[in-house]
Amino acid sequence: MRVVFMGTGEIGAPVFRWLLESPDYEVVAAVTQPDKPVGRKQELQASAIKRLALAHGVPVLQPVKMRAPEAVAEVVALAAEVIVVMAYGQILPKAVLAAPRLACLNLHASLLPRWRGAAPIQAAIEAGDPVSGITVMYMAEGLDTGDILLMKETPIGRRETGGSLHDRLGLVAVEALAEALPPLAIGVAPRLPQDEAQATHAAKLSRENGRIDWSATPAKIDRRIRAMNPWPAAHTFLPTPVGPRQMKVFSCILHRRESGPVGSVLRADKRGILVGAGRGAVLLRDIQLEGKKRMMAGEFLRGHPVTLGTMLG
RNA sequence: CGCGGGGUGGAGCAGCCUGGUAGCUCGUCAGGCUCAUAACCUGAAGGUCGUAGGUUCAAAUCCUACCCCCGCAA
Repeated sequence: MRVVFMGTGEIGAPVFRWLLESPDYEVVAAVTQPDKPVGRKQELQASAIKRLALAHGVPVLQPVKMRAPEAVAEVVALAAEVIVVMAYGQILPKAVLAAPRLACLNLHASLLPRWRGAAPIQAAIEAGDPVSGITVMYMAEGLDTGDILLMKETPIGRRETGGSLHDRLGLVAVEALAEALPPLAIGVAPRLPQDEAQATHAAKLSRENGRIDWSATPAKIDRRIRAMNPWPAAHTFLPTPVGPRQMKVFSCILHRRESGPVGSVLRADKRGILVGAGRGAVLLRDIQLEGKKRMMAGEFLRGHPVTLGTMLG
């Protein structure tokens, strides 16, 4: 089966690798976002997908705008039977959706119609969902509104982080696609419309999404910290002699039975930094002050004493 | 040339501006206290102060170049 894979994000790598190595599928091309300047040195870096494609000798297309007629023409010329899209990062024009003989499938990291949009993984953790998963859908013009072919679930653990769920969903996506393609090939794949009434939206993350609201409950703060770990990372501000400095928080422990003024440091020792929250407190464990390395709070305190009563925020 | 912070015994930091015997909080090792301990007391080991030059009687500290780490922004 002739397959074109379209993707940019790391999460699509396992699926792409599986397609490349599977004898049943012939990956005729990979479409990914143009190389972008990355890091402090602004060096151009190819996406994980592009690197994989090159390593397997698969042609790579990197249109700046998928909507451009030339870009569309190139994709159509590939004469794919199936286009598989995962974390590509561009809206596909109708002509591309209609290009493959069988279907243009999208793998989305949530159980649709819940968490349509750019940041479904973080949204599911922050909302406290007990389960997440991968949805394989027939792409439509709307944002993640296409009919569903199948879904593959995975539970969200008590200590789940955005990073751990991201990595696991990348693997679940392989199983999902492996189950979805055979029936599609012989024309017996299911096709269920989404229930619009149940749809929720997970907007693209901004830095402000990671700001810790100390008046929230410990459970809610913990969910935000886990959801944003490792990126964009939950953060707060620590007053220092040279002004407030941003402090990222990667993990914490709930202390529901202790409490104190919201946002104030109740205790600071080798176990961590205990901060008052709404109806309880949280013990900050894995932290990183702006400009410094990430470290355990106990270690951090040796070189950066924090006096009791310090107000974070 | 995108902006900024930093590299000091095993860890995290101070000292640098105002050159002159390298300090703090931990960890490690030895001993003590204790029913016991991640607690406490006593003592010890451990550092070419990122690298290479330069200025100076003297450089962690001043100057120059380079390497590496981190935050922001993308």
